[in-house]
Amino acid sequence: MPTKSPKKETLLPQLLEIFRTIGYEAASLSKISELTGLGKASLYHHFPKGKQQMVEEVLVFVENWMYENVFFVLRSEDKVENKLEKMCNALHGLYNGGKSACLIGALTYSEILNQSLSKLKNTLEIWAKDLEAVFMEAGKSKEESKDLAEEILITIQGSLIISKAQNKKSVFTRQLQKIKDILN
Amino acid sequence: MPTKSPKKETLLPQLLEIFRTIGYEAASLSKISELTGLGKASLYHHFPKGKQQMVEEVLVFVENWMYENVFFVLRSEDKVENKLEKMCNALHGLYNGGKSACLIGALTYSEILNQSLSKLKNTLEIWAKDLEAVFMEAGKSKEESKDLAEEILITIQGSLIISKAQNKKSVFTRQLQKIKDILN
DNA sequence: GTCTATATAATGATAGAC
DNA sequence: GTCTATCATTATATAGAC
Repeated sequence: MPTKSPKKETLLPQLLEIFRTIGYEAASLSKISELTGLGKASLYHHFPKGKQQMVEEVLVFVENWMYENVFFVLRSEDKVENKLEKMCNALHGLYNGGKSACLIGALTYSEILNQSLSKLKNTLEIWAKDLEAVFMEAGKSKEESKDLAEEILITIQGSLIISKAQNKKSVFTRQLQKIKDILN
Repeated sequence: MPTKSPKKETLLPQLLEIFRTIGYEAASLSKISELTGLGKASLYHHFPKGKQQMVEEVLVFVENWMYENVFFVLRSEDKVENKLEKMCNALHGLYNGGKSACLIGALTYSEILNQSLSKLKNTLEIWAKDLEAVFMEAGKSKEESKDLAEEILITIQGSLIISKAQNKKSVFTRQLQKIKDILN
């Protein structure tokens, strides 16, 4: 893995916050410039291909975050009861306890989707597979494991939307708690 | 209720389809013009305040649809076991069996949200209340009814997103079936 | 009610100085 | 690596003919 510039290390989380809050199209370069404190030309220095490159690198950033904080945990040698709890705690941080939206959701309702769809699909599928493995490790059947995994992804995405639409963070945190309790 | 012009009757479903597919900001007037077959000036004739008015009228259109096809059913004198099934069948139509997205989701990840948030929140709350009443009618406790209602909204929103992101309509239809089965 | 033509502002993007 | 200045393009929106 190539060493990233220190600037990008701070830039990518900022861009993630922008894209998942107002979406891809509404995030104009002027707005990005204003919110990051960097001039447009500076942004193009870091991302020569413009917005498209920004969102693609943010997707990689999120993908890496998922590997380090979710997939790593789900694949660890930890006790199976702890895995879901640790995943939920990580997600609580990623989504600011339900305050921040999910990039997947933000991009799903966007034109950019077609171009980045394969990476998105891939991350979701890995997540589903890893969750499925956890449930099988816990003694569930293959079918039930697959089902539970899918339901968890649905619940996370759905509760983030309802949470945001109703402006109630508790909707998200309550669902996280339910996920933690599945194996207890 | 004032009589709508016949033109708008065909225009609003088209606009709904556009907004929920590519989102609010990506739906430029040129694109709307192209997809509806109407010139920009004609669009401004029907919606003098432009895109903002379009999305607001689409929201009313969807709200009315929900009253006629979902809230009406949930409040009817029908047998309680049939209500969820009829709701799911209606939603299957609204979302083209998982192919089409949800306007709520599309607008939640958009800048326009702040202005239309109250109407959106309101519709979601009515939906939740009506569902809650159905479950209480079926003999569930107040607490469990509230919980089930919230879970249904979450599942619908979440499965639509996962369905679209993974390009698998079956994800949505499977969740609809589960909702139908709750009271069986 | 629809159109063509146009005004005006904002967009993504680049050149070149520092 | 950042900036100011600027470009072509596209955006929203309007005027006025039919």
